[in-house]
Amino acid sequence: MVEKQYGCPVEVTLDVIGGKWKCVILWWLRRGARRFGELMQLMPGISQKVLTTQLRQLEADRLVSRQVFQVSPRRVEYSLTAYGETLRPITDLMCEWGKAHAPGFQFGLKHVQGLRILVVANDIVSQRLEAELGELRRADVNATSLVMALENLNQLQPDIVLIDFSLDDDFNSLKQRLEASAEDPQKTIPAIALIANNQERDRALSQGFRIYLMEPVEISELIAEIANLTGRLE
Amino acid sequence: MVEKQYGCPVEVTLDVIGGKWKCVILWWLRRGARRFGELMQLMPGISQKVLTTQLRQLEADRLVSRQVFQVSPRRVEYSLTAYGETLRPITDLMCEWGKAHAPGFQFGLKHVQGLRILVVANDIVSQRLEAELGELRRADVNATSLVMALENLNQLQPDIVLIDFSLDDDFNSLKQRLEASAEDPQKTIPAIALIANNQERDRALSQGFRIYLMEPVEISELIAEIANLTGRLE
DNA sequence: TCCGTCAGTATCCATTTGGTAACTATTGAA
DNA sequence: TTCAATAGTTACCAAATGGATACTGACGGA
Repeated sequence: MVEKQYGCPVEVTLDVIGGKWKCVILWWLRRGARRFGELMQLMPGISQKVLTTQLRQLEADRLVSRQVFQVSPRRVEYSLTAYGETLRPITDLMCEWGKAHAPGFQFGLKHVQGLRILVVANDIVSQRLEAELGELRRADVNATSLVMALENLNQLQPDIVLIDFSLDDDFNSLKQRLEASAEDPQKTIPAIALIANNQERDRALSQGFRIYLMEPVEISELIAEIANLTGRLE
Repeated sequence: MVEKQYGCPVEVTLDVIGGKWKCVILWWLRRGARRFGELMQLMPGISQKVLTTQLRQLEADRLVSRQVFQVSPRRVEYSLTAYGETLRPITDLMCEWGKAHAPGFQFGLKHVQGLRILVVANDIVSQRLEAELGELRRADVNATSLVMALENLNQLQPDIVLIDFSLDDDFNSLKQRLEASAEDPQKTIPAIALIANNQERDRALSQGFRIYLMEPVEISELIAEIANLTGRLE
């Protein structure tokens, strides 16, 4: 067994994160564990097979750990190991560079411009989202309470809904209305739950929300999720 | 023409540095221009064709510029553009990570351990090289003057020679002795010129030294060059 | 018992990428 | 005129990677 030799230190790193999707996976895992299906949604263009093999390689290199939950249906979560965390400065820098040099002067502009976004959140969160999505990136942001959201849903016709679970309303009824909004179940209005901790995450999951982001949300992550969910990438 | 869409900012960066060798090329260009043939030597394993295509892509992305010198034989130099420089933090971090996590506790140990290295340099440079290569990485370092080097060359039988051009000796005689040392011209004892400015570089080139490093040398770069030149990578 | 969901495997084929080796273009010197 | 050196290009083949589709296996609910 020959030990692999490298021509320079960069090759050592590349050996581990050189795959086409590996840095992207590490980036999406940066803020906490993600399920297999979540990653599939977050990375449009990747196939099941490729995602599997990339995750297996990251696991073999001990950058990512895989945890199986014996619930029904079975859930598998991937997260960064402590070793994987040591690569965060690199993925963070790559994210920064990408945002700074994205074609189109502001990252996400073309993804969300003109999009109708309904926000059900507390004041602070609402204000931030209105600034980041509405003012900076020209989305049509509508921040409101759960009650008002339910009342005006039909006439607002949002493309996507963001729900802040620090409000402890029961969003079940809203979720059902979103699902009922389309004959075709594929065309349900998508919703993202904003959660601050595991308890809120469990509430979101139990109310049928499968997509969530940890607060405080990082804006590029939010934009990427919105773009993926509304199909602005295809 | 459809504009390319990205799932997250990292993909933007990957689009530009994602190739198998691109980060390595950027790393080798970090400290100044390099000729095509130099890059070939510095990156064992890469083929002419692949190096050409990678360089062409980097050029197309305006990270690298190509400059042709109409001398004989023709010389082509590649260097980072100002835009390419903006990626330096990333390649630097990748280099750091690689050094820190290289298999084998110290980067370069297996490349230079036991190697006979002859150093012709001023005291400061000699001391640094003895510390970095000799003490830390167990090479057999011999620092000496040009005169002594010429006198003892046969009995020292170095694997490689490092020559500091801040000394303004004429190293032509030494170079000739190194070339004469082998029947097979392929097996000439390799030499690296250490240069501090373009004037020293021209002197090195005119005395027949085609491999050089800018002072202050970065130790990982030096080790990589030594390893490549002495064939410790094959 | 059957169905649906999630997280995969398995298989086959297409595309992309990489490697080898030979050939080319330009220049100046012998 | 020929040769050597540098920096390529071209043609052809092999290997790696990616994509489509179908199938599996575990679990709980209807």
